[in-house]
Amino acid sequence: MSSSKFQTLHGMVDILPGESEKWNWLESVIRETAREFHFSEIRTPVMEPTELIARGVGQLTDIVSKEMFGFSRGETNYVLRPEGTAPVARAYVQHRLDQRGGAQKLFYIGPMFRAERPQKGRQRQFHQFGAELMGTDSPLADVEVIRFMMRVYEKIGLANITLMLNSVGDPESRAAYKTALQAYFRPHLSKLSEVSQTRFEQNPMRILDSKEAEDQPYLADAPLITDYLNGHCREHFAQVKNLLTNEGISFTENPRLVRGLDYYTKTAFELVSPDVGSQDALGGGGRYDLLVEEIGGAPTPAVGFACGMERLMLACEALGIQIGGDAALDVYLVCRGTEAQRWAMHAMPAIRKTGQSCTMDFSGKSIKAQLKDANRQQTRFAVIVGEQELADQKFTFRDMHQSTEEALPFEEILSRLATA
RNA sequence: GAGCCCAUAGCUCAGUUGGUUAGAGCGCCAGGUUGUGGCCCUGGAGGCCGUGGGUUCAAACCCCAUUGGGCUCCCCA
Repeated sequence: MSSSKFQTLHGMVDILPGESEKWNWLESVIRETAREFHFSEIRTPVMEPTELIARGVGQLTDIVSKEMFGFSRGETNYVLRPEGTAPVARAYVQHRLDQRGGAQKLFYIGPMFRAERPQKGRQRQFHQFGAELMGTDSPLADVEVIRFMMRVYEKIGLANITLMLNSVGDPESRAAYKTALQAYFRPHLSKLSEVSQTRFEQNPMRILDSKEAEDQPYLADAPLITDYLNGHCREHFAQVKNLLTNEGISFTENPRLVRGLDYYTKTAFELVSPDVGSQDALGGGGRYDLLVEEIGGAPTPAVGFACGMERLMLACEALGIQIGGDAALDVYLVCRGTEAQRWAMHAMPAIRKTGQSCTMDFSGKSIKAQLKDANRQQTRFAVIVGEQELADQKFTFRDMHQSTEEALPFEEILSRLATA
């Protein structure tokens, strides 16, 4: 790392050649999967009104209370989106996607921003892909979305992942559960960690998620949400589990799984990998039947997921999974002299029309240096153009892998490239 | 927001108890082949030793601060 005057901002990274090929490949896998599932891409702005995120994600969440990048200009408060679901829900309402008929199946890929302390698998600008199935409360939708998420991982070759499943209930179930939790924790309140004490009133469910040592003794016997689900939620959860089992998707029930965003209702799930260290949550999601209404739309049940792409790549790395293709070059035009360069400049479009990638030397290096450059770029064919070739109108067509070459008219070179 | 570790060439790293012009491997450039890559040989470029201050006759090395990075906690993707 040189000490250049300007550097990437804290927690932000450049994706350089060599790395960008992997991203392109990963994105193509996601898009291909989306096509198979018939989900359409939606691209929303990276900035949203602060109020949308605050209301949608929840004022009390860590994301909203301390991790947002925002600024104001005039009367408007802008925030760099910290997640993708609230913006998609906003677009759904704003453009009346519900009027397009049937449930909407949407997916997105893009950068998200959270002002956290960076570490392995955690950046301030990171990338997520996700999908949302909006306009149905059917458990079928929950399973389809889970299956989409897992299909991407499967295609990539990540087998060693676990699906954690829970139901966080609806407001009615949660109110009952909250009361039960507070009743349970109240006698121990003074012995709980500071964080947990602050969560006691507003959001006691998050106490269950605590990693604080002093809380652990009280967590084991705490009441479970699944015991407080009302009939409707209980039935929904049962159906989701039943469908998953029928579809051969294994899962681990975790009654303590609580997601960090407030909008989730009923189904909550998370994908974890044992191969990526402490940042082991590769993706997660759930049902959010109240979000659309919360931000001003008509009541719209929906379910979705989001996956962290950096973590996905880390998991691949840890498992030795090679992703992405190489950036090999098909044809390199090696030129000697300005006359040859002009010829090459004119020849390249014809070569590219054969479907082969093609470039030339732009700086007038020696033939030796040009071939070295071609070699470095894993070039398949070099076409050497010099005085002799121009005079004869036969060009040296060199197979870089075989180390063989022959003198051919340009037309012949083109027809060979067309079938190469 | 809290803790621990780190910072020398493009990359990975040496650098003795503080002591002249700061090194290696890889990579890059050039030559060995006046027009032919990979292997080999030779040479070259490239460092304000992250930044600022301090201690000292003398600092890459010791001290302080600062910035950046890594890892962990919290939380999350």
